[in-house]
Amino acid sequence: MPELPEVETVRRGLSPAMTGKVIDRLELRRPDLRFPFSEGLADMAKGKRIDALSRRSKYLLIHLDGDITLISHLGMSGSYRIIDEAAENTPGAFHHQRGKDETHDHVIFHLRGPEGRLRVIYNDPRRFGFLLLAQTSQLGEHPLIRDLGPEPVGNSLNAEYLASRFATKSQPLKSALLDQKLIAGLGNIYVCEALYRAGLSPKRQARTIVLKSGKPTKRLEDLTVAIRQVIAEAIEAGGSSLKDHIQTDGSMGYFQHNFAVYDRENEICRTEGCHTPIARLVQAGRSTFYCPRCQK
DNA sequence: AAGGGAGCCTGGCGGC
DNA sequence: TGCCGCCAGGCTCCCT
Repeated sequence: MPELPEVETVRRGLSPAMTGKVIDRLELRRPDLRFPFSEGLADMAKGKRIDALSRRSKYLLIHLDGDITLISHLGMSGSYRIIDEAAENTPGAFHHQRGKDETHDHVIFHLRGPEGRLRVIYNDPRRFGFLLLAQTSQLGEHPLIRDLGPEPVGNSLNAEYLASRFATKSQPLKSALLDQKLIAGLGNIYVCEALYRAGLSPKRQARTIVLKSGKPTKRLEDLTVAIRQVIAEAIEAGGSSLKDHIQTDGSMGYFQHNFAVYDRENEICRTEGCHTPIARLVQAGRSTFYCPRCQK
């Protein structure tokens, strides 16, 4: 599920329910996910108040009092859902999350607030996600955070920055944009979509789009705009719902209906008058979808 | 030393 | 219907 827009959607869904609540108990239902849970994680979280939820790249950051931040990564298949314990036994309560496979409920936040109790449950069949303990005051130096590139929707992403980072790269654009050290938060879907919007071939070497006589080329500007827009639009749409992923409130993100190329192999290009079938190729072990006619 | 490929896991889907 | 191989939104490690 989760590239930046999906994680941001999760954050927005969880924040109102979790902020200000106290963690009665952090239940870890197995010893590890991708990594073993941090030593003392459950004990450290117990009794702490949740001050805020933020996000950096694809990391969901749960800030607790006492200089503690829980770093949550959703891997490929992680999701959160909220169970309001008061509403749980009420006739006519939502049942949209029943049928979710509880086998893979690995972490349960038991929370308490003025309005009652709730559980926030982390489910992750493939267990590529993880949950780690960090010091809030040291987050910027954390090995997972330290080397990340700029957020795609922030002011720090601009054509000059991209040009400087691309200058020495012989990598294809597709691979370069997946590098989290270059731009934080892009994944396979939105890289494919951004390259389509910018009219750039995923196979083109990154160093071929650099500054020309000190100024960004149109290609570079187009790519910058495409990345910013596709991410902003996806966040606005509540992310993309693939497989069985649902948001924390049970609703679906709908950006997947706006995919121009991703997962559309052999379907017709959406560019007006193009009619070319979308092609698929494998780069660095990942599927790339693109229009061979529109993307050069 | 940058870049490609395998590996980590489970589940769903298409093909036979 | 059943089994098998392939594929999946991420990321790290190892090898070249």
